[in-house]
Amino acid sequence: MDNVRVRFAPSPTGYLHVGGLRTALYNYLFAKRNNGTFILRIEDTDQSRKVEGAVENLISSLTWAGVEFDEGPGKEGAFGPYVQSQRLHHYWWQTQQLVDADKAYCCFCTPERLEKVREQQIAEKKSITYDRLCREIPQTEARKRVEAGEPYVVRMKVPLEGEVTFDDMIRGTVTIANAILDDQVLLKTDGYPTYHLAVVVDDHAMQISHVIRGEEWLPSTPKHVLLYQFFGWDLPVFAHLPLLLNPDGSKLSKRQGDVAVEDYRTKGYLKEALVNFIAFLGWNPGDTREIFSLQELVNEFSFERVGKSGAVFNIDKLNWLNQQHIRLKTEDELLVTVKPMLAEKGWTGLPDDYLKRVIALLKDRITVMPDFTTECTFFYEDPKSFDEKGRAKNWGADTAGHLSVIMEKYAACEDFTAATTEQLLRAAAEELHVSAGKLIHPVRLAATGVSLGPSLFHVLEVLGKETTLRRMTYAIETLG
RNA sequence: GGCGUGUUCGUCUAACGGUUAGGACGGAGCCCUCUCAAGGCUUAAAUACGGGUUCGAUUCCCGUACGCGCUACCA
Repeated sequence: MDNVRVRFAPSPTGYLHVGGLRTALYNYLFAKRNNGTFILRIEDTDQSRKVEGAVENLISSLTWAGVEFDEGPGKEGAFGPYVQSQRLHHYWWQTQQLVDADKAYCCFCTPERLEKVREQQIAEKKSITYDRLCREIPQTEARKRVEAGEPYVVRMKVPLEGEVTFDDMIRGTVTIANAILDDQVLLKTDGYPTYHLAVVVDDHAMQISHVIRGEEWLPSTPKHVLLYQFFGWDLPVFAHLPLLLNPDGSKLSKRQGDVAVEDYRTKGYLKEALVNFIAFLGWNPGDTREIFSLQELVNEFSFERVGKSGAVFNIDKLNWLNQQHIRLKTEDELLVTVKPMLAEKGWTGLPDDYLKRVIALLKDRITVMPDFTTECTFFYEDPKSFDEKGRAKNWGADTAGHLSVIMEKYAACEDFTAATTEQLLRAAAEELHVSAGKLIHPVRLAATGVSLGPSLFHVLEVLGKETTLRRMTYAIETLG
C-alpha cells in the first residue's frame, strides 16, 4: 500500500485512556506495517474542556508505551500545525466555501429554542434533530444578520433525500438514509469548528489515507462522508474499531477500574505487556501465539484479523502477560526499574551485583514490578519478626539445637553455595536422625522471617554466609 | 423513541459450509517440591433463539431477543 498516512486524534482531556492507547496502537501498527506515517493531532476544539498539561501527558504516555508518532506537536512535519486550535482559519475558510456553494447555512437559533424543540420531540417520542428553522433563510438576509452582530452557527445542509454509503475495513458496507441525518453544526458561535468539520478538513489537509478510530464514530461517519462530497474531496478508507468494555459489558469507564495508561504504568505493568495485551483486545495473529513484542506486532498486524465485537478488559490476562514479559527481561533491564523502587522504600546502597542475583531468583515468581520490593523483603534487610504461622508449625523445642549443628557446619564452610549448603544441611539431618524438611523449614524461617520464597539454598547463597549465620543466631535468641 | 452496530466456553479468541467446535487467561484436580510461586499433565466450560438456503450450517440469508454505541454549539 503506498503513501499510508494515519492519525490518532485525541482530545486533550487530561490523560491517555487505554482505549485511546489501543486506537493509537492500531494506527501505529498499520502505519509501520505499510511504511506509512503515523500522526498525532490534538482535537482541542472545545474551549470549555481545556485541561492544563493534558497534551504533554498524552505524549508522555504514548512515548512510554513506545507508540511514537512521526508528525505531531513538537515534531512538526509538512502539514502542521497539529493542534486544531491553531488551525481555526482553515475551518473558517472552508465553511465560507460551503455557505457560498449553498451546502451550509447560518443558523441563528438560540440554545434555549433548541432545547425547547428537543423537549417537545422527546415528549412526542419523535427522533431528535434540528427542525431546520433557519435552513431557508435567504443568504442575503443571513449575511445582514451576521454583519449586524447576531450570534450564529453554521450548519451543514444535509440533502433531504437519498442515502450515504461507505465502506469500512472492519464493518463492510454501511448505508444510512440522508433523511435521518441532522443538519450538523459545523462552526460554533465562538468561531471554533465542531469535531465533524475539523476532522474532515484536517484529514484532507493532512492527506490522511485511512481513518482508524473507535466505533463510537460510526454513526457520524455519514455526515463526514457528505462533507467530503460537498468539498469534492476523495474519501479516506474508514476502519471503526470495536469498543473496550468493562466487565459488565458497558463502555470501558473510570468507575470500574483504572482506565489511564499512567495508572498501569505506576502499578508496575511493563509497557511491553500492556501493549501486547491491548493489541489482543480485538486482534489476533490467527494462531496460538500470545506473546508479542511491539516489533512483532508491526510485522503481523492487519485489519483482516481485527474483530467486530467489543472486548472486555480482563485484568487477569494482563497480569499473566505481565509475568511473561518480566521473564523475558534480563536482570540488567529489570534492575533499572527495581532500583528506584527500592530506594523509595529506603533500601539503598545494595550492590548491583547482589540486586541482580535477587532479581534472578524473583523474576519467575512475580506479576508486577513492585512485587520485587514487597514479596521477599528479607533480601534487603534482616527480618525483625518471624511469621507466626511458620513459627508455630516449624519451630519446636529441639530446633535451636538442630540449628546450631548446621551453623557449625556453615561456619566452617569455605564454599557457601547452594549446592554445598544443601549438602551440609542434609548431612546434618542424617546425623540428627531427622528429615531434611525438619531442618529446612526452621532455617528458612530463621534466615528470612517468613515461610515463602525461592529455593532456600539459593536464598542462602545470595544472602551469603555472614548474613545467614547472623540471622540464625538472632532467630535462636528470639525464638529460643 | 429513532438510527447504527454486534452476539462461539465466565473472559480474550480460533474455526473464512464438512472439526470429537481448537487455544489462552481464570476455575477445579493431579504431579513436581524445602515453603510460596512457577512449571508439567488432566478436567469442567460456548456456537442467543426461530425460520430458511444447502447433501451438510458456528459459518450464508431473513426475523426475534438481548447487548452496546450514537442521537450536543463534547469529542
